Amino acid sequence: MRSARAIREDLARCILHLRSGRADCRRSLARLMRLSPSTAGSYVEQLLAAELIRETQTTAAGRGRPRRLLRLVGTAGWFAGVEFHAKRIQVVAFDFAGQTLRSELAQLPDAVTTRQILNTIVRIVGRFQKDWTQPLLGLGVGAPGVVDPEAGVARSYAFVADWQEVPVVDRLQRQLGVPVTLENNLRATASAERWFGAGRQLADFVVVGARSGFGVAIVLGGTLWTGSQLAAGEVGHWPAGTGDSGQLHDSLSAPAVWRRLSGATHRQRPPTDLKKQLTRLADPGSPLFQDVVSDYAHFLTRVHLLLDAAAYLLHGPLTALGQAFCQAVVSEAVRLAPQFSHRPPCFEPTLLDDDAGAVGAGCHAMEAWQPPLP
Amino acid sequence: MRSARAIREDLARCILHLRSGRADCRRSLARLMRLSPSTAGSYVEQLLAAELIRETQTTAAGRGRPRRLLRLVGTAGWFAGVEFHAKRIQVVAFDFAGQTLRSELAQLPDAVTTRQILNTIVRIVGRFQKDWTQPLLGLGVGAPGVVDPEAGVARSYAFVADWQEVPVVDRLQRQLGVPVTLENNLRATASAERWFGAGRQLADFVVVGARSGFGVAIVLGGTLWTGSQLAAGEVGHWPAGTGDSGQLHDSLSAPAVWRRLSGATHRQRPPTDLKKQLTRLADPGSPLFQDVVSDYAHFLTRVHLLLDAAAYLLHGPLTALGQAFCQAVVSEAVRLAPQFSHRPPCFEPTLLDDDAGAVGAGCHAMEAWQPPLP
DNA sequence: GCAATAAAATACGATATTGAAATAAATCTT
DNA sequence: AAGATTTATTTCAATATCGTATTTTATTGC
Repeated sequence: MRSARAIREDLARCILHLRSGRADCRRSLARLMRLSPSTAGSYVEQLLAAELIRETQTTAAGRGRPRRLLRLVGTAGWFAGVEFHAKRIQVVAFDFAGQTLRSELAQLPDAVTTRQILNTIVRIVGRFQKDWTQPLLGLGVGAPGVVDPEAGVARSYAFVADWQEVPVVDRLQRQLGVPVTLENNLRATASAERWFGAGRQLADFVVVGARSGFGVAIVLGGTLWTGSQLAAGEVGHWPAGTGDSGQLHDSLSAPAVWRRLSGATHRQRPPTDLKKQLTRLADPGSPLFQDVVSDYAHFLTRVHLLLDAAAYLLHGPLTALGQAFCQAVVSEAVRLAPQFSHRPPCFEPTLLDDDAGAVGAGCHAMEAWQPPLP
Repeated sequence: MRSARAIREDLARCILHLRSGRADCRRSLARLMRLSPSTAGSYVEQLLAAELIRETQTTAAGRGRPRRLLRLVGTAGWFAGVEFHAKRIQVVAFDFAGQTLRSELAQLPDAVTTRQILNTIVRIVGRFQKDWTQPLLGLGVGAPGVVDPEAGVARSYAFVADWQEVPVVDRLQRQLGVPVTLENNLRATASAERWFGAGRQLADFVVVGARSGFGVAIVLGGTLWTGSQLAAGEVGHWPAGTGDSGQLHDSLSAPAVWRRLSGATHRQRPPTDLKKQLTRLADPGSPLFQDVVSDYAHFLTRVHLLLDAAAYLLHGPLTALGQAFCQAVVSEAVRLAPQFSHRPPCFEPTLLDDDAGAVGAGCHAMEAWQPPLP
């Protein structure tokens, strides 16, 4: 006999492999999970009986017996993902098969409190719940600042006054009655890339998040690296030069880049349509633009020499600067480290939307899901 | 039934857990490997029957029934580890229980060839083999330069002319008749730390290797990170400042630090007793020393902000500068990134000897070992 | 149209692992 | 000192997974 827990975990892994598309029939499932064909068959049978998957047509590709393709049943339920920062909150919903159902953006009031944030999450997700008959299978939260995913506690976030040691998972689990997962919002974004973006093909990549701050999220060998003190990727505090001349936050974050390109002073607030403004300001010829490129290249060079990841994916308003910006950065990086010329680092703007953080948070709920006990 | 392969892997894992000391009886083995007590018992029985482990006294510690302590049988065989660079070759041997048996250092001739290196390995290991009746269970090689562990091929190394695409594993396996593993030498050092050094308690740490070059090896979540192109940790090529002013190799490698502290010119060769010379030159008060500390602090700050590893272990001649150097670097890092003050990064000289690379290479052979089929 | 080939799925006996309960061997309590 | 408590190990029937062989279902070649 084998433990019911272990079998349940295996069934959940089957679902994840099928959802990712890496497996699509009994045989590929067996190969991927190192199971015998018979076991894979028996698992599929159980999942079919539970109506979590369905057999679609048998597609003949090549010679032998065609595969009996397996697909997740979208209507088996749905997952919710939430991401927020001090100003706004983003909620998304996608079904069991990974199809997006809905995406909603809500503004938060000035001087928002922890209580208000959690209540808003409950309210919006609750509204979604009312609109569907299918069950909510899990909620993922992507919170800014320092986050302890294992404990389910958000440790701190500077821009919401009382956001300290918030037991997000406990609280929301109790109110919504579904499993809740918690991650840092940038790391959640990395999970979105892994499931729905460029990360589908990549075992290791780095998300470069240039928003109001500057940070990265690291995925190595398919697993998200959070750091031994939950502080991995805090590169915004890197010293900018060799001296004590400031941090990368001050030169590479989205507002900072806007200021540098537009010539605005430190007092001026970045505009609300930052992306549009940046598109306008993108001029590969200008020395201001070249300066930004150079700083990004220094950063990319260092990170790539250290980690040697397969890709670096730019997120945030700076994606508006387009591929031209990323290519310029790569060229400059190759100049800084000539050994890259053989195979230049892959640095590209993300193909995901602005709700990537919320989607990624939902992905964590999806990864944590397990089939109901029989 | 379960596959014979899977069982063999499980038995090998049992051995690894017992050798590491993380498990020392049937029950702790079961807990660590997520097995039922009965299965752990049956595995132990098999290993006892194969005379790979032995039951020592039953030590009562605390309340209940005392554990029946299990120990590896040292005489079951031994592992060899080799590490080399252009000038010298280091060979170590340790027994099945992890006890060092022998360590040998041999100089290589000027303009050494690939052929000579491989022959020297075979000769020394062959000599070891003659001296013992116990069987050689595996050989691990730590090679400099770019190394492909999976393929068992060393790709390139600048300081041995014909060291290009060398099928090290194939070649040595054929000549010695035992399983051979291959890794980069600095990454091998990290494995030595994991098994015999500070890494025993740490799931993630970084080895900072300051020798003739400057590089790091990264262990995250207990696994060595080699990079998507086998080039992780090549931080010696980091630009030193914001401009195009040289690389870290030129300022942080052991010869470079010696030059900076001694005032020697670039033409002067570093002395052979570099360690002794550095000990003499270590003067925390001098501005030259402070300069080096500052450069190391900038490096440590950046890496720690990015990776948030639990420890950074200094290897190479610079360990002669002692704890004082490391503490000075940490202080300066805290000044650069004040948020570290809460919990400063742990940056310390290694406690391992100079043969750490060879030991680590042997560790890879040890990790790859599997019990003989019954 | 019919054998040959190839790949996927299924059937079935063999067995390794499991959970639950029993047993063992120590300390702690009263 | 006897029983309660605690932890480790062993026993044993139940069964989930495995390997091998077989069956199914397509394409390909002649």
